[in-house]
Amino acid sequence: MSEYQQQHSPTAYGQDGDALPPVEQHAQQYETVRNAHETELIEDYVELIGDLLRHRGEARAADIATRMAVSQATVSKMIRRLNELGLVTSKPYRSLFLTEEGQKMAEISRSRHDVVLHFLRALGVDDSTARIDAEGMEHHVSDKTLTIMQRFTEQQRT
Amino acid sequence: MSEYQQQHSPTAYGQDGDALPPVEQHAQQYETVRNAHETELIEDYVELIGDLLRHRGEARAADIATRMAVSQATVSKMIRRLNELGLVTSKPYRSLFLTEEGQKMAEISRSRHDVVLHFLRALGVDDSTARIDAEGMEHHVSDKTLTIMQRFTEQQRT
DNA sequence: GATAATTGTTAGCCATGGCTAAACTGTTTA
DNA sequence: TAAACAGTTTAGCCATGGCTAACAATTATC
Repeated sequence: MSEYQQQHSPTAYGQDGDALPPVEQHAQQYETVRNAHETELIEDYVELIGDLLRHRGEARAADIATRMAVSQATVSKMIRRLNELGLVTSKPYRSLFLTEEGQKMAEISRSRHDVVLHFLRALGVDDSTARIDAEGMEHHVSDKTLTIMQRFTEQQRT
Repeated sequence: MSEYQQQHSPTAYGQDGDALPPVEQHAQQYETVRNAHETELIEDYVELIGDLLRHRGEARAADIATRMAVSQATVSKMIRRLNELGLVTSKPYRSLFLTEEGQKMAEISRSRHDVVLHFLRALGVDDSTARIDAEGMEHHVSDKTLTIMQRFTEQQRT
């Protein structure tokens, strides 16, 4: 280990934005992000399927491919995974549907997405930028922060 | 194409948070996120190397492995990539250094990271949550939004 | 200076998430 | 009803980013 011993000076920490976080905390930050990445795509698919079902009544692989700007083959493969994960049910050549669990996930993702999106708009970000940023950010915002964002948005509204 | 024709009603859009975005816009959101993911890890490594150099005077592969909670083998492989990309220079068993370009990237990442982190704190998020969220969010916040965040943080400070 | 401990590299494995091309199914239409 | 077309699936490729295990080099310690 070539790093110096961490100094345990709790006061210095948090006031000096420049200091490196303690090793364990730093490691946890990166781990959290890596974990988020694993579920991120899954959630995006499930969320989109939920949205399509809600707005269109059906969710076809072709639509998902178009909306995600991805090949149909990729979608097909992904659907198999979602199936194995018990998130969607699919009969070949038919619309997809969400399982109980899939619906729950879609609901959570959607609401998280909405909170972030509305927050960004309340903050003064233009709609199209807010949409893009929200799509990327939503999976990395903790529940704590979400709550704060929601509060902020509501205050702004009054 | 099984989706209905998109209605072109600009007014409805942006008021109804429930509507699906137009196909092209929706596709662009996902594309932007995918692109961000490609550079994300690279930036994280470069940023961390920069931070280690600044705070410790040297950046060893072992430190990176510890701080990222990743195996040394993974770091070694990654460093080879960073080398090929012209972002770092490395002699075996010696500290890493950033190239011009690497320094530029580190600087940008760091400042983006700081803006997000300070913003979250200004918003009322506790330090440790803010750190975790910032790490995930930083790569998905557009310049426009960054500017707004920065302004917000400054206002809060007065 | 020999040996132990640390650090770094390499080889080779795996899962993920893209892709294209080709095959297959289902629907529409001539 | 047969052909054409749209939609879906499968096969097989690639890059990325993890991992472990084995080995190599450097540094520290006795």
